[in-house]
Amino acid sequence: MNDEALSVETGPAVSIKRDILPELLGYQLRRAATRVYGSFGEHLRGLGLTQGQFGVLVLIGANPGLPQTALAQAIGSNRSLMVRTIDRLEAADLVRREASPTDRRSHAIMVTDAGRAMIDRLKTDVRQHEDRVARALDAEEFDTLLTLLAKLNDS
Amino acid sequence: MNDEALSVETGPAVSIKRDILPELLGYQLRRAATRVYGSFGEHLRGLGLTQGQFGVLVLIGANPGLPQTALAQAIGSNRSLMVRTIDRLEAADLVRREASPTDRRSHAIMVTDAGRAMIDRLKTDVRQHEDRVARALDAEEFDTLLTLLAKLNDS
DNA sequence: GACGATTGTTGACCTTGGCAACGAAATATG
DNA sequence: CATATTTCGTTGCCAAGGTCAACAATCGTC
Repeated sequence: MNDEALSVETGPAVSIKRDILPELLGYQLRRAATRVYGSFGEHLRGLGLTQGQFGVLVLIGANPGLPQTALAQAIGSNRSLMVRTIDRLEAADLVRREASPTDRRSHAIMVTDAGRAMIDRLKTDVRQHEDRVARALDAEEFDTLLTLLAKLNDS
Repeated sequence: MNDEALSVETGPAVSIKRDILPELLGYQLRRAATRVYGSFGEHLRGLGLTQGQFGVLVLIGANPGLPQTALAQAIGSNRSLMVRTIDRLEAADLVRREASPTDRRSHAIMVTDAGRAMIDRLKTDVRQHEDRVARALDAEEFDTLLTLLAKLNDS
């Protein structure tokens, strides 16, 4: 579940015993992810995007011409989901499905000019947002956190 | 979006440029959360529970008698969502809605005996699971990670 | 050329989350 | 006291993610 981020009910904070939860890496991770992603997610919503679409868009921007299945693999998703995601990005005129020169079954996914502009804009936005979120940590702590997470993720 | 956890398409890993994504705290957090929660989530599914329900169940176990709104606040959710969560926990006979002695509008949420047993079991399971996940880090790193996350979350 | 595998796609179903509304009950205000 | 406002639980609607099964078109291989 998420935590004190979005749509928090109005009213004073309730003092509650959290039992083992705070000791759990999974719990703290999810809270942090919701917190960090939550506010940026609102920003994205204003632009008609979701976090998932943002991730896929960045991936396409950095790897133009890939087929949908490759994109799905890269984010640990599957073909069906990727169809819907690309559908939405295409409807927003951010990406295009082009014919693959080598395989007539597949599509080469490309960013449009609007997509490129959106990516550039969002890269700036997301960095600003990260800086704001990370204010609770000093630069060294932030670095350590990122390193440990990467180590955990890439193991 | 999540990452290389569940429902990964078959086939070899695709080497892909991830651009700024790996530098983003939000991205690494979400990957880690999906990874850590992912496998435990499967375990929970075998027991007919979701991660969210697990969190709420633990909270109720540690704070019996609270109204639904207080629980929702505690996890940063809202009343509507909590209704559905409690519905499911109640259908699984893990919690009960009792009449509040002080407010006839609200319910005092209590764990059943089965709920108590489930909590005890899951506490054991989740600790085992955390140990398994954390093998990529040594004890000190794990501690540092947890501390930094808590600092971030509670700021 | 035939056959099995792969690509994109669709459709069904479920869960989570956001939002708006509602009746019932509590609380505040006159 | 009477009325208005707020709060509690609930319901319904909608978007998005995720899972699964099917399908036609195409590819690769024997």
